[in-house]
Amino acid sequence: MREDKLSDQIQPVRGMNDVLPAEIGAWQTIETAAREVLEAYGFQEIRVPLVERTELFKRAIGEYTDVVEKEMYTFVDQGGESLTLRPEGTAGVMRALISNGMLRGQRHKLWCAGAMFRHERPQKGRYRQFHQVSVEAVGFNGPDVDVELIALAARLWRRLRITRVRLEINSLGTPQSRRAYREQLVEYLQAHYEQLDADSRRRLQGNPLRVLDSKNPEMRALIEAAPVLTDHLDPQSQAHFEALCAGLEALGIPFRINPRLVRGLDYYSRTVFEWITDALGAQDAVCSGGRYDGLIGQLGGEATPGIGFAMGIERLVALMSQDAAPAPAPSADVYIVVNGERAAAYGLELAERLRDALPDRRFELNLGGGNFKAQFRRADRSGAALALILGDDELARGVGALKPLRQEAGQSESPLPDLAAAIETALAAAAVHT
RNA sequence: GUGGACGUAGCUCAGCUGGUAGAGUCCCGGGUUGUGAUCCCGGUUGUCGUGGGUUCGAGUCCCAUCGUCCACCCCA
Repeated sequence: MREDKLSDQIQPVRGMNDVLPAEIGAWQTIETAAREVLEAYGFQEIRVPLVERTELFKRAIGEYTDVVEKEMYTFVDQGGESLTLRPEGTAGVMRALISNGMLRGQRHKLWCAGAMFRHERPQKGRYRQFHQVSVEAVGFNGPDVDVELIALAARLWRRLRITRVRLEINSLGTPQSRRAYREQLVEYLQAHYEQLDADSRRRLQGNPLRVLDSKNPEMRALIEAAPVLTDHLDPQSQAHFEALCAGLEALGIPFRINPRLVRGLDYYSRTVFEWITDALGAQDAVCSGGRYDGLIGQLGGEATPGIGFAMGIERLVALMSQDAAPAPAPSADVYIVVNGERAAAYGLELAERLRDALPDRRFELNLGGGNFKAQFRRADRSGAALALILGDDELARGVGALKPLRQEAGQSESPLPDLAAAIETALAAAAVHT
């Protein structure tokens, strides 16, 4: 590497992508739809810092999870404090509720959108800076909120015409019942230790529940014979889970119970769910979440139940562009072609006047000169329906010429003072033809 | 962190068993001294990712390195 050479290009940071104008349409479609659906369900936006004290994530996500152990962007600031770029959204939002004294006997339905950071090897649908919309409902015991949150997501998919997703749910029970189950599972796995592959042996040490997630076909028989989590739920969790299933059925939302669905973060309890797709390669989770009844207490707040989920914007964008990439919106309604020095100078002034008169129309003035041929080529590429032609000739006669670009129709002229009205008429006529 | 494939013009790519680079597209100009997608003519564009090695000679072979993609792990 010749880092000393000034002429060398500066490379972007690995796993951190630019969202270019050609793809921004899909992002805006998703963001707008998400905001509108969330508001329709009574959720309010909250914005929290991208950086938090490292301790917050260690305590919330769990010290021995992959995220905390090896994926966090952590640094020591000038004051000597260990800070971390947020790897997920829930912890920061819960911290904000505690810091601002918003918990006592109160309930909150919140959403938060923005960038998250995880230091992993980039892959299809997985980046070091990625974007989520995360949704949190705090102060509700459920299972009614559980059902409503899932219905909200289902509505968003319908709205975005996303069809290649399916819902999987499970219950992790309470920390107590999970602990009891875990002991049984560890006992079972240790009894069959010779049959475990290397991955599973490692997981047995760290997070035994994840052994059940193994993709190794040779492990299948062993896994299927293992004790099942949902058979070991405490009675309340069992009732909660049954009510959740009944609620989803009542709303006609198809789901599959996946007893091996175990979320990667420690803070989940009872309900967990995941919307997965077969269209995105190895990264199949598009949206996932669950209940975190113990989290707020764990962070030093007054014990309050909560549930939430996060959806990955990059993955939704990828999913949507598989069917039909939304065409980028035309940048202009009217492209103003100017010829001659006087016209070029007058063009600036006229464009401003027209923007005053027709604030909802998009005017693009030809900038930087160019001959007629070039200017018309730019007008065509801008997607504008109409070209407004201003030459010294028109200027001398006090008129502007209007030429429809999207259909075969004659060019017309209008006196400069009447241009705004003439443009409206011409645009309306052009719209009829498209 | 591990494995595989790949880095040649702004973009998409060709370049056979080594003989110092080519197409399409884009952009610009002209054909029409004032009219866009099409057509015709002309023009610009490269430290062949980077560093080193083998060779008379390397885009081509070897090593290293950086990057991209995909997969493992894990996850949105």
